Amino acid sequence: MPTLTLPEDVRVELPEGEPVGAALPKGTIAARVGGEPRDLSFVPDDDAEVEPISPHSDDGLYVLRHSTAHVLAQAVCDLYPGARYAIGPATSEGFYYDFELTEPVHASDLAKIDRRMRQIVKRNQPFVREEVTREHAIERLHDQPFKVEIIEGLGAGGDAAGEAAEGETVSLYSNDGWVDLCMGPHVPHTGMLGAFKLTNVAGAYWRGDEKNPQLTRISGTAWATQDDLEAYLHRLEEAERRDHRKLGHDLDLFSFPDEIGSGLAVFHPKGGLVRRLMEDYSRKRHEEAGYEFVYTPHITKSELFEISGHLQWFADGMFPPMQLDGGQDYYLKPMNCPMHILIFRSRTRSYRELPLRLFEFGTVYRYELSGVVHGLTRVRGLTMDDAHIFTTEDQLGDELRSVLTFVLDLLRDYGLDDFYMELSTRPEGKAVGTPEEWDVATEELRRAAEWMDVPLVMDEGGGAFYGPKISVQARDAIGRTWQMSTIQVDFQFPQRFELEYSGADNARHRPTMIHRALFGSVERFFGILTEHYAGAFPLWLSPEQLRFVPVADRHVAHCEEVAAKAKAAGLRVVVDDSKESVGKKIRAAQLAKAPYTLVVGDKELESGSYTVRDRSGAEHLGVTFDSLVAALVEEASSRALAQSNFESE
RNA sequence: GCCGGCGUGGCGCAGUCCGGUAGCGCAACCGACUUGUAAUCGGUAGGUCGUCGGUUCGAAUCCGACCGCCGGCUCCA
Repeated sequence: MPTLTLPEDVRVELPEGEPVGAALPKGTIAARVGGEPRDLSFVPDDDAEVEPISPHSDDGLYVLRHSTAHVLAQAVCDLYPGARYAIGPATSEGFYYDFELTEPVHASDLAKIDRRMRQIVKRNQPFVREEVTREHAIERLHDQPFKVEIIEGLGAGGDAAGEAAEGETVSLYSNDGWVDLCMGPHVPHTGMLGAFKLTNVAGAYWRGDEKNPQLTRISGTAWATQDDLEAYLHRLEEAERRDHRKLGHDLDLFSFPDEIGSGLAVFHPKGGLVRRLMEDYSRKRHEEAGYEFVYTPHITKSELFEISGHLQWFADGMFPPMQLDGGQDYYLKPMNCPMHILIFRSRTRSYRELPLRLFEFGTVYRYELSGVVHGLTRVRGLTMDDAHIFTTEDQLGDELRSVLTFVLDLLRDYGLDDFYMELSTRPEGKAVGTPEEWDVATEELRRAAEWMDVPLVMDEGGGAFYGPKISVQARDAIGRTWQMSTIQVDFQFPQRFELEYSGADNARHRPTMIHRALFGSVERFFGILTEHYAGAFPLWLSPEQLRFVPVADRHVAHCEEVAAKAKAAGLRVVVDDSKESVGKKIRAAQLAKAPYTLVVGDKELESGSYTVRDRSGAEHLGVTFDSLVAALVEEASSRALAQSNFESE
């Protein structure tokens, strides 16, 4: 009789042949037995440590979602005879299953599939596990070529799921006769599912390779409870409400005229103002941090990118060349680095000049595939807040630490404060330079990163072709992470461009380069901040800071008078002199996300004090104009995220 | 680039399946009202229905190509 050890050292005797589920609390959907995830129907043949898996845990959600994926596939097979099913994993928010179908499925068909799934759930079909030989599994799934391919792959290399080596068995799961190859575990029966929703149908390549046939991916989300599901759907709505593409239009910030082309943004006056404020503050900070500002052209002869290697590695990602001057090819630049390098190389450099930090808001053009262009976050014309730092070998470590500190400080000033870092290493088969150089560069980056008080995760093989990088990931107001800044160490370009400086020893040395960008792309950063703030920019970035709403025409003059004073104090003010009702003007101010609104009528003219309405709709009574202006000036200059507290009389 | 969906005045939508020369709300403009913290009332103007081509007596509607957008996949120096 095996003895099970449950958490907190609870010991349970399990009668011979009984499944682990018999010993576990109600509501458990699977278990870890000796660390291995198992079905509740698993029968241990020996003593084991057993950990129940609750649907609320990460493990449990995985089981739930994966089981829901099976039900999805079963429903699709019922409704679309001849459907072939490929893979159907759980994801961080739900699940999907990829199919090859004889007829297209549309989003409008999801309701029908959903209904079928719920019928299956209602029937409480048990998930039955069988261990079978590979040959038997292939026989059972002979009309499912994707499954057969997976099984054969398992036998050959065992690399896919890592379970079955030569001669070993694989596991099948079936419910109501519908069979799938699967490692499990699953919930005991379909009746334990239900808090799910199909969300999307899209194309996806078999095994993620664009050379393979494209399958139909049906995806959905699933949660432990209906409340969790609704909370998730609510988060999606919140993300939609914050979508910078919608806010960009509603707040009149930017647009993408069709006539200009896909992925090429124009910034309107209000968006232009926000962008300029972002850039101006960045310039100021860079200036203080010892960066020198340069300007470089947008086009160049091909030679430059032949030397850099970009044409060899990224020609597909560049706009095709213009042919000029008797066959000379000119390219729009996809990167600024080679141009900054030429500035370094324009004369003999001394070690006394290093570190030399060259900064530019450099606009570059990249031919992104039409299907990936997305709002401001993935564009074809973008402006990098790009700098290249030339250092001696000795200076590299210090400089990296100071760059990282600078980067995080500055991001915090823009309102992002929840970070982690990722260290991306050498991309196999797509890298230049010796492994030794890569090791040195990677090690320098790692040491600098570990010196920071921010979590670090590895991204093996994610580096650029010329060097490893640290990227700073930031979480926004609703918990999504965005890759922000990148910092790369590069020994390659200095060699390719034969960069040198004269050392204290009067000999020539090769500098090391650091490539770094904080925003990455100004456009993208703009989009991310717009979503982070849901369009309600903090006062210092807000295109409008104070709005006056005169009650009647006779109050307009007074509004303009005090507005002029606020303006003189450096505030951005708007007087709404439209001939609308007060209610309508308040509403307009609210929709424009005006940070502060003053309604000015007879009362204010008489008393000289005001009621300040903030974006939340809260009203602050009895504020004098001078204290209001002082508070707003203070709030704007501190880049505070919190709103001003007004002193009342 | 690939799969699927979509494209009607500035915006949100109806009309498309079952061809017969465009309609609603908001916004804009004009007028009346002179208003107290999220929409006052009335009127006016604005669209060759993404573009080009085809079918038809006739195309927003059917077919094709292209452009653009949306959701994924792949990619992201």
